[in-house]
Amino acid sequence: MSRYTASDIEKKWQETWDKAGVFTVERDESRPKYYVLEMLPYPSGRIHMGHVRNYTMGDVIARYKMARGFNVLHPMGWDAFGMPAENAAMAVGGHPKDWTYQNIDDMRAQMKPLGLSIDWSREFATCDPEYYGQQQALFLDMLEKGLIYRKNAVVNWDPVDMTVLANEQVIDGKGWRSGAPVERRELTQWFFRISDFAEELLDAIDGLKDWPEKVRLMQKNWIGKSRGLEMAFELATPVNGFDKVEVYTTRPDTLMGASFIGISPDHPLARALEAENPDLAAFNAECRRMGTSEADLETAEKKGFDTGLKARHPLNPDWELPVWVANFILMDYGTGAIFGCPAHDQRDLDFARKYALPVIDTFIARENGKPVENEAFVPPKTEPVQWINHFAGLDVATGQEAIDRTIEYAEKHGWGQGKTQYRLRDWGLSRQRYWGCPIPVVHCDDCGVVPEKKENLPIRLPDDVTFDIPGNPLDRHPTWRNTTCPKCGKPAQRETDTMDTFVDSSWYYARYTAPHAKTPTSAPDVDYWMNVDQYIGGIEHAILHLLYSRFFARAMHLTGHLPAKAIEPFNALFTQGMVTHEIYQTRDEKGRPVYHLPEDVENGKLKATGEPVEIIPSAKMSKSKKNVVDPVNIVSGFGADTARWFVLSDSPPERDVEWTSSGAEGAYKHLGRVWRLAQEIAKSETPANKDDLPLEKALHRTIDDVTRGIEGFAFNTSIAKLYAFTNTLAKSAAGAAIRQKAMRILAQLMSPMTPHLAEEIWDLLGGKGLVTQAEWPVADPEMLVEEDVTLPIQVNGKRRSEITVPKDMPKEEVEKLALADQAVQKALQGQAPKKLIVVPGRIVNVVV
RNA sequence: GCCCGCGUGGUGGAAUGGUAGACACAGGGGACUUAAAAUCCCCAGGCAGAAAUGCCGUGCCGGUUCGAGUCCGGCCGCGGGUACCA
Repeated sequence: MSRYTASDIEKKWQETWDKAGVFTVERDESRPKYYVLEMLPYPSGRIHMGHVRNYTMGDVIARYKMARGFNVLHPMGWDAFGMPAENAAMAVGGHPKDWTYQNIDDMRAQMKPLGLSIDWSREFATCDPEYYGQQQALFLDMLEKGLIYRKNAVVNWDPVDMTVLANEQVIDGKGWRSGAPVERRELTQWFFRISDFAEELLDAIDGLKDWPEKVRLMQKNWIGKSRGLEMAFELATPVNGFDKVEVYTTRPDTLMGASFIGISPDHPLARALEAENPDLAAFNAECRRMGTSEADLETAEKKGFDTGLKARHPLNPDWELPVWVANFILMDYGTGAIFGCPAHDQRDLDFARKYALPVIDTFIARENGKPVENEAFVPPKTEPVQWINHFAGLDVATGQEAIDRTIEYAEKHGWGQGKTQYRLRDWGLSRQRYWGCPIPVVHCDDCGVVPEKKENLPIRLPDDVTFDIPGNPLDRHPTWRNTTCPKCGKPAQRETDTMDTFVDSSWYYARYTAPHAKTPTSAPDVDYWMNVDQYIGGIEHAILHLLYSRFFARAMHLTGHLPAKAIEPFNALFTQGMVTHEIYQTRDEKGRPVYHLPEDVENGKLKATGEPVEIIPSAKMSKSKKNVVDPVNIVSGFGADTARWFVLSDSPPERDVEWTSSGAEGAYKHLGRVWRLAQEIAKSETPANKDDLPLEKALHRTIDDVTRGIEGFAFNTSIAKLYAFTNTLAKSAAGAAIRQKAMRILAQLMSPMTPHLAEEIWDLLGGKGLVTQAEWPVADPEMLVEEDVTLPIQVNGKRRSEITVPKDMPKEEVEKLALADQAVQKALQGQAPKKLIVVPGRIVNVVV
């Protein structure tokens, strides 16, 4: 009997697949297609367990659909632009390009042994000029269509390094390298008009039936449609040409509870007042000395500055409200100004208590309603409340009714206008960095901003750049910027901003359908292959990447690069959970954290020095925190099938998993057992006998269960059923013929998960051709029928006994049998039951 | 802060509102072996009990229901996102 040696088996079958070209696909109008896509990886240099999990899941689907007769497209590529390559260049020298392509080579080499059913002929990296050149063409088409424009926007500015920082590079309000407090700085940047599509992107969510409900909800909330009131508060005394403050509110019903006007430090009025008021200028400057991220702004201590200005309440000219500058008001949302209603907004209440501003109740709870003290009263908008102060004469009404009435009232009396507002902002795509797709425009002194000519694409990144000083090397490159104006031919300068890497990943799925086309897409190929039938990726992309892709598909349709059917590019989405791991850290002499790889830590101490490490609870595996486990060790030690089997069996795919190294060995043992069983069964000569039928029934039950599991992304339960059937088959004394059939089908059912071992067993048992290309087995419905069922009997909802009855026994007879049961008799003590519930085929409950 | 999830034995987890803990991992016991490894068999939520069995038990508190891990309300803890990490 030969031992299970994964390395031999796996190499052999991978070569066989390659030679036969089984995963290389062509457009074939005569066959139905199926497009499986996993979110493309960032080439960090090493694959991690999250990758293995992601690609194995996709591979199971791809192989299963292949067995179901589909022409399956299953491509792979690299999301290759981005900050880490520049950081590496800064930290250890070298060029981002070399670092990136080396990482791609390394990762591909680690990925190939997994035996994924990928069509590698379609591979590309987003940093290939052939790819980003086509992206530049898309940019020009979208610019022409008015989908892209320029405006000012704020960035994080490191005043010491003189460079723009990403939010991730701002730690506690300071630049990560210089340690200097960051500032906000305004730059002119390029934007996609995604907010013009807010309503459509929102409506279309309802059509995404095969997306997880949580993702649809998150996207809805992100788009954030709200109906509110736009209105103005007149200033009691006009100042610097300002005679009013425009305010947008979603709770106009609380207008009688207004106690102050709050404006953003970036509000034009706040800026205008700075000139005469050095204290205010200092306050605003302090507010601006802070990162731009929403989380930072929202969690920062709420601070305000009284401008001394007064604004008149629109319903009572004698009622004057103080105008404050407040650090928690975003210039980006609404008008950058609010009225504060402390009684019905916790943040406003905290602010009011801090600065001794009035708190005015406008409504109270209908039962035991009390004035607000230190907790704002914010009931759901659908809950009726008792109004104590409403100009439109409301008594009892829900918040929503009051909002509607208020808007109506304001419009009728001409002091306000109902307005639908979205939280979604336009997508800023400019990045002040080198390692990204150059924005193909030219700045000309005479003609202004001029799009590059398409025949000049791709606008390539120059190779001769250095990263010894911070900032964008394109800005300081001696020659690259110099060009001629595409319009007038005079000397001009290239745009040095590059594109957000989210642009790269917003259309790669379309490019896979024709990766070498001379245009961004080719019509027959996108028509045939689009949409992606099953998209699989991390839940961390639930909003940005998926929303941008949905927008981009629409923009590509409007510019003629995608058919109308592809404006929602992903038919079905599955979001896998993350693989997490504890984080190990020590601190350097300055107290800054230093992270360590799990493989360098043993029993809470560094293997090398014995220094104890601080253990931080599990978080998403990330290179920067070094809490990554290398799957290569598992693959080289136990084989790809073991790694694949284990990663699928370990937990439900949508759930986060905390990685522990135990378990892989158990998977390996099991596969060895299956292999031994196959060999034993191959040699069996047992004649047919009475055990044949039970085995065959179990086989069909397993086909059904496993197939359902795969269809429903419940790979872990599919695998549990495969374990159970392996046990059944091993113990069965049935004849050789049926056991061999069962073994062959078991191999087939395992083949999406452990394709190499499955081929080996299939081959051993005389299966025709490759199991990879064999037709998926179908359960015989007659074999699934059970004659008897076991019903638990409950007394008052607690299980006390059980009875086994024929499946179709009438309810009355089941009742009789149940009442006759000893445990039931004992509980009844001669009394009649109060109630008797029989759920056919399920349960009996006796209420006494 | 806000939006979205998740929470079940020692561990990973299973369970269309219907027998909580399937299937595994780790563990314990046994068989085989000179011995070990490998393999095979058995046990295993907690408490009490020799056992039969009883009570408790799905983060916490409350509710709906004949029946709740599952539905509803409120908390606690953890994770993801928060627009320049990808």
